[in-house]
Amino acid sequence: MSDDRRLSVLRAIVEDYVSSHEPVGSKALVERHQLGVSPATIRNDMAVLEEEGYITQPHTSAGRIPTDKGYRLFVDRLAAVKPMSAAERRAIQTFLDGAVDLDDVVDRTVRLLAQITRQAAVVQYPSLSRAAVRHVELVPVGGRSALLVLITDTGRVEQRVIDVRSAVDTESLTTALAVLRTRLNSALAGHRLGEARDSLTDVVQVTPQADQAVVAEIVAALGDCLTAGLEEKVVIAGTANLVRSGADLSASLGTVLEALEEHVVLLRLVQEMTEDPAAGRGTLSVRIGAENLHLGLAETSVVTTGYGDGEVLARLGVLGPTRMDYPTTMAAVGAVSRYVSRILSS
Amino acid sequence: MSDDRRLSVLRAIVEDYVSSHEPVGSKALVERHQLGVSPATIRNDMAVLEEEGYITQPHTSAGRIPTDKGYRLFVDRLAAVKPMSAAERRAIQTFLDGAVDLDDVVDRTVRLLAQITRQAAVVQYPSLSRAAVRHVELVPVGGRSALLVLITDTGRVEQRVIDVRSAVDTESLTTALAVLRTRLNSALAGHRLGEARDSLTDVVQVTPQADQAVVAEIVAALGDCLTAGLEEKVVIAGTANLVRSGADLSASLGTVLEALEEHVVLLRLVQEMTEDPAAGRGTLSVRIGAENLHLGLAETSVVTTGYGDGEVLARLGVLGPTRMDYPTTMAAVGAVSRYVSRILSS
DNA sequence: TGCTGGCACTCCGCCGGACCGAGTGCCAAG
DNA sequence: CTTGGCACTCGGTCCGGCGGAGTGCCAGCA
Repeated sequence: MSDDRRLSVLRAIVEDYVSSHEPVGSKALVERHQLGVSPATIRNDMAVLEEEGYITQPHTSAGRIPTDKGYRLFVDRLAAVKPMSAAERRAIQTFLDGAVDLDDVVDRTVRLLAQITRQAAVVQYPSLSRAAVRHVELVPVGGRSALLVLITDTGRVEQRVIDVRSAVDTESLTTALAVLRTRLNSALAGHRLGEARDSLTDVVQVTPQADQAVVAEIVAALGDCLTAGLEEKVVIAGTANLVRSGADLSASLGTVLEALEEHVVLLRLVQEMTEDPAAGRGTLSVRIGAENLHLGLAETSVVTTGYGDGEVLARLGVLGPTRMDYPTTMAAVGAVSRYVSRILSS
Repeated sequence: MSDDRRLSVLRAIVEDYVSSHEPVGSKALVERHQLGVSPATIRNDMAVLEEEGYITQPHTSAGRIPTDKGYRLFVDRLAAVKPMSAAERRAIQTFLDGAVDLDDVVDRTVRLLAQITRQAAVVQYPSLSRAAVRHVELVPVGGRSALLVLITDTGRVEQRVIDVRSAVDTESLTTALAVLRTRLNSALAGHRLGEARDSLTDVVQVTPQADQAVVAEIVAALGDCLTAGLEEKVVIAGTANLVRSGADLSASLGTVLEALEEHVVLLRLVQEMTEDPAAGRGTLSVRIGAENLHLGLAETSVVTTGYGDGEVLARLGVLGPTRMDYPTTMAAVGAVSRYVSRILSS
């Protein structure tokens, strides 16, 4: 039996179904593809493919549509990467080059992804766990309050207002903060956020007894800030594309939108994909249909990849109906990821 | 002619249509409401109402549905405010009381609004134009770069990294920044952002010639930052509710989602509503259907009101199909606005 | 003058039947 | 293993008829 041809048939079915949104039959297949055999032969192949769970028919005597398993095989073994046109590459570049800061880069990226893939786009903010502390600033802001600002080398800034209860008055607090600022900076600068917490305890140790209460309070807040910094953030765009993408999702559209609004859900999803086998930089990770553990996303597929300056800082990708154009989508996600990474490196 | 009864009929039509989503006929009206007259009489009234443009029939020999004009009259003259139950009030309060900072307040508010109205919620960030500068901080962050942090008395923080090209070296920049910091703070603290720009020029004037270049650069960045601070921000939630809200919007759902994603559009809308007659604090402003100038929102209504600590800092509200339960929605928006304002005042 | 019951008319929505076409599965032959 | 042929299934669509909801109009009545 020609195993090769059966795979070709599967590929043809996926391609036709993706472009037509309609179950595809044996006759249509031989007409649109150079398979070199008759419809009857294709029918036999289709019967086997259905037996093995790669395709299914919505009802008797209808054409076949791919199952999640079928898409999976298609993505893993059959999809030819569809390179982007020069014009598209230029468009990506010029659009992203206009960005002025990190927020702007992320914002532009997510819009761009949504626009060129015509699907919903997701961009995770560069993770802070691998980012290093560049500077810590302590500013007295009247009364016994202080502003704590934490700057990372990825350009992200976390800030928090601390109400220092144990401070005696504004002047003493101001001087204490000044001392503490230099101390904290020398202790933390260059350290990664994940490790920085450990260095904090040392700072408290070497503090003279008198100031210990104040310092402890501030260090605690800084600890919180570091943890908060580790909290991931995502932005999304292009939800309207999900509506337009045909009636496929109409049933679950509500659930999908809910899932997208719950950033926690998205973050878990993205996190999981980071752990996919071979999901490093430059490698795309694809979740198809029910492979997404979240119930609301059982009819959607997610394509993501890592990006960052040199090492992977975070992930970006798109989300759409399982019936999506994988080759094009994957090419777009990959291309955008590369450009964003390049921008972040500079 | 009993003008009163005709208005009652309109009210009844709106109420029935909102709850049933189906055109309502004369017979159903007299059954469900104590109008004290026969269907035939109602029919005459309906004919007049249709003549005057308050209601319309989707097709001959169907019931009537309200037009935008009909809803407008209903909202302006017929809607009885539906007070919230004690349980609902408690729920609002406990949910909002858990917030820890401004971002959290806004986030919780928008989610809460979406949840209790079962529609899409919009919350504009407290406007900075009326906010006052509490503190300006300048931090050298290696090389010839500096971090500029602007803190307002509404608790919002803007920050920006400045690449000071005209600086000679790190040390001189550091000292220059220290001087400038105190100068800026005394010049700006307490001033409103809108006015603060004017004070900036003075600062440059009194600077010794040697540092003028550096100062000019930083002041320019600060100016940008003030302007950026004036840029409004909105957050939305509950878009999934739009899908569930029946098939009314299904046609324009895509356009609506697009409009919601374009924060610029939303901001313009909210801005316009601020200028509505009698749209002060405690006063609800309602835009019905085509009253929204944005084309994508022609089938939606928007209910907003101002909120803030004492004076109106920004607006919040919800967006849903024109066929929405105005009394309940308006009550919810009003209640949430009052609680948020109370929290911001403390 | 305004309300009411009656009546004819319109038109949407639903149901059932017939039909068409696409597609399948199977089989016998090449 | 492939192929053409053939019978079969079944969804989609196009009527035609029907029922019901609703309207507009009119004549009668308070």
